[in-house]
Amino acid sequence: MDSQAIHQIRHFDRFYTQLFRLTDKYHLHTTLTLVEARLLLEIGENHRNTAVQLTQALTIDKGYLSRLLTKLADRGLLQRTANPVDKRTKILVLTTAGEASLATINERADEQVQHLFANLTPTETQQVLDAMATIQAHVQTKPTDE
Amino acid sequence: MDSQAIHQIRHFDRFYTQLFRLTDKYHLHTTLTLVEARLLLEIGENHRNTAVQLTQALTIDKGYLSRLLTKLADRGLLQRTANPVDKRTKILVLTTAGEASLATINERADEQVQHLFANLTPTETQQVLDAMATIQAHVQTKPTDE
DNA sequence: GACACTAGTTGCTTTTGTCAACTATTGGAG
DNA sequence: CTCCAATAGTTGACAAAAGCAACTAGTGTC
Repeated sequence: MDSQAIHQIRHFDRFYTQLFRLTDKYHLHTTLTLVEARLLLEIGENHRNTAVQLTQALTIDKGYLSRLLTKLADRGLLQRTANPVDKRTKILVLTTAGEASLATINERADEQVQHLFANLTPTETQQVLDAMATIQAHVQTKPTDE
Repeated sequence: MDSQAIHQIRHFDRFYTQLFRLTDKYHLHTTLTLVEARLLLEIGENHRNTAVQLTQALTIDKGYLSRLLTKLADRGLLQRTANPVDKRTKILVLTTAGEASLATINERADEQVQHLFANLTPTETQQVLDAMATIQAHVQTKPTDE
């Protein structure tokens, strides 16, 4: 891989991260931070229902996570119930309020995406989608077995 | 734009950010944080030579920035000299040590990219590059004039 | 039944980032 | 030329985010 290619990729990366930092940073849901939103998503949609799974999925410290979860529980978005099978763990489930929050988060995220691509023609949009698919197809996420 | 498309885009976004978070986070340069690295890059390569320009480029608080810059200056990576033209501002220049740091940062980043795309054939690589170009061409970064 | 191991909590610390107040300077309006 | 609003940068105080290590309780294995 020549340095020209590398340069292009890094350029794209800067472009991309900046682009999405803008949308990312601001109010997906006024009261939730990014991590918190991410947690709701992982619990509610990706069915990670224990803390360990979450630390792995988001690679965050378990102490930090523990606090985040209590915060969410305090706000009534989340329930931690005992697990009869393994009493060390607790099963995480979104409350209906939590589901609702997650729903609005998703709405906002959708809106932002929509806004970002607002002035594209359908064909252009399709080209972008294809491009994204290409990238995903080629660059597979290996666990980077360092 | 239909919800299917939105869904695809958000999926790509999750994929992408996760992918690069992995490479990103770890040791670009053992002693510098991401922001600091980014600062060196902006100053050394993109020729932003005043603090204001940096706050705009990286959208970070000017107080925070000020401290970051003094830290870099203390480490001898950066020099802040008076600007005769506008005495309110200070001109930022990398020292040779700073240039050196920047160089190694770039090397590391290049390595990471290379590693990430290591097992692609030249044609596949080209496809990825084209895909990235397509995305950049279509999705322009507007200042999101909210 | 002893022991190494895992899940989660808690206290403590550091890092990161924000906000507001302040100084020095600039540039424009009258 | 003088006032004054605006700008660049610094500093203090503080809040939020994140990390580390020690601890408890439970698990599974030998």
